[in-house]
Amino acid sequence: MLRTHNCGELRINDVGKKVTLAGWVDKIRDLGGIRFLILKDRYGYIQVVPGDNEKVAETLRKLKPEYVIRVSGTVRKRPDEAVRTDIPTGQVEVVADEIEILSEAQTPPIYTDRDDDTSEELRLKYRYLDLRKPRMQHNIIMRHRIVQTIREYLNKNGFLEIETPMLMKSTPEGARDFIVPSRLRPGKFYALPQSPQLLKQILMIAGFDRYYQIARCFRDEDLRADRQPEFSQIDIEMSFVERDDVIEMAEGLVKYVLEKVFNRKLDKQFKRLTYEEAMEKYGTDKPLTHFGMELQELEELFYDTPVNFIKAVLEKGGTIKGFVVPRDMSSFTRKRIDSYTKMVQELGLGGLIWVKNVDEPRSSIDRISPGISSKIVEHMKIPKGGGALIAAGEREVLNEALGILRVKVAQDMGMIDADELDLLWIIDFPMFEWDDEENRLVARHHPFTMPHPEDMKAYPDDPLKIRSLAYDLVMNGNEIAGGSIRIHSTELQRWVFEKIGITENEANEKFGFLLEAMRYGVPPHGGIAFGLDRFVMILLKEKSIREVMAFPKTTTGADLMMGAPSNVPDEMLKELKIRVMENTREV
RNA sequence: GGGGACGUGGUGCAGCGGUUAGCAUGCCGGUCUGUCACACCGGUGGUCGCGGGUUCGAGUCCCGUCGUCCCCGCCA
Repeated sequence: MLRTHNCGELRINDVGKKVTLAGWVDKIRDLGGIRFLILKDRYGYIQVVPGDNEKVAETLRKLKPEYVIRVSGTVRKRPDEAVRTDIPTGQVEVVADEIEILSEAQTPPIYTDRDDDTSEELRLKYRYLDLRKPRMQHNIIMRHRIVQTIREYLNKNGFLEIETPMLMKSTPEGARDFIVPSRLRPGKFYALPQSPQLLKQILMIAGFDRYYQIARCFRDEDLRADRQPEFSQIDIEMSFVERDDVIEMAEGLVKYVLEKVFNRKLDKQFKRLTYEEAMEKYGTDKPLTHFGMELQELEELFYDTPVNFIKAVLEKGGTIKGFVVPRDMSSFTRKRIDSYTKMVQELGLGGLIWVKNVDEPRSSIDRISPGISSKIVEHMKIPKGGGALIAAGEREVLNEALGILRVKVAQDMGMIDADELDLLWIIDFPMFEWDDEENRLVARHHPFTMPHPEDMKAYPDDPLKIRSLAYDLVMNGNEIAGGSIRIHSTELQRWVFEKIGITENEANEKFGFLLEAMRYGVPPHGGIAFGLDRFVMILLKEKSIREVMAFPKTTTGADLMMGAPSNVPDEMLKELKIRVMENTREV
């Protein structure tokens, strides 16, 4: 070893020890008669001062930030007036009697000692320097700890970690596949997994009973702050379980991570909302719930309303809903309400009605509908000083628009608590959805999800009414995990394929192996997959999953450090029997 | 596929039609023996992303293009 200690571990009781350290030069503070050198590595920072030694002084003069050096010396207590309490090694320093330069460094093009400045473009190009920043070091280290804690939990609970192939088969449904040409079978392609969904089900059929994998997944879709073309899932599958068993296991995992890594103990069970409740109360299937302000039905107050635009909406089968703004309604100026109005109009609503309960109940429709304000205040239980925002429209549009407005208003009023752990399950998703573009039913979760047995009996001919045994875990307004109980009978599986317009032939061609496997004894099974990057992002309070990934890509899918994607030599294409269409290759 | 923001010394920003493009930081040199974003003094450093247009005159206005970021669509 080139070192006896790392840069973060020396303490007051190490005083007097002879040590050898290695690391990067963080800063040199040259006071003329004395030079302080700050040495860093991933463990921390330690101050080095030269001993009474001309050779050391000479080497020290040559050093610049980011040089990699090795320092031998003695640990000494800092003078009382120079003790620092904000870093763990702040009570000591190393008196160097030897400094060796292991590697020189050019002046870095971006700062490595501070956070939150450089453009992402440069950060990504010089990722190795960006990753030296304290915040990035912290994020990557925490990610490791979170992943290991997850493994620990799953191992304790009898799960087997099993790898599945990256070279898979392209399947219909879902996201666009990344494909990989096959040299040995020219003209044919593998697909990179969007998730190991089918294989984990096959592993259940194979009898492995409890499986997990930190699985890399690939989806060739447009990027977002929380979406990368390749990302990691904590993929879990269990046999002989029912919905609540999977939910409890996953909930246990989240609680375990929060307790072990973040020292936050959650005793209560996570809330559970049905999809329908979520949509009616929050207008979204991934709601933020901790600040309240749920959407309320107001239709009964407006049955004989003289307000024409509301009457018109109700006659067309629409409804009227709103939410309480619990305080500070006097700060809702005309201008502010106008901007909210504009926002909901862009989301498809006609406008916005405001109610204030500041001095006395007042609202924007008082003149047309005298007395309505008091009724609303009473019905919605608007506290003194508060108010409400109300709108009318077609139910789905109304829910969505008010749901977005609700979060915006809460944000503007500072009601969103960044330290809150807002965790809940959404259950009872619809099994199918109508896809206008493709003019057919599609599976809302995926086609291997078990339809709700009650609904199968109750509405065998009305698939849109059928719920599924799917569930999502929502954390601080993000979907962080989703899963379902799977179908374990060939007949039911074929029925689902039929409903979503996959023919017998197609089903056999694309999923034949699963259908065949299902003939050989399938345990009832189900599972869940966590978006690991998102989970870590939220836990570390980051705004983008790029901040918790070592080598993320840009919004156009480029790796700025490697320069991927890139052209490949013609020879390579020839070997693969691939011809690139004209005008598509850049120089 | 669509909408929006940004692009100016190495880095982060200012300049919004008119002399020589400014500030901070970095970098280089100097002074300084307890600093900790050391301080102070001096200096270096920019064809204003690229192309075209408008104008007597463009970093500034217009069009296009490239890049980065955010959002909608898309992401079972």
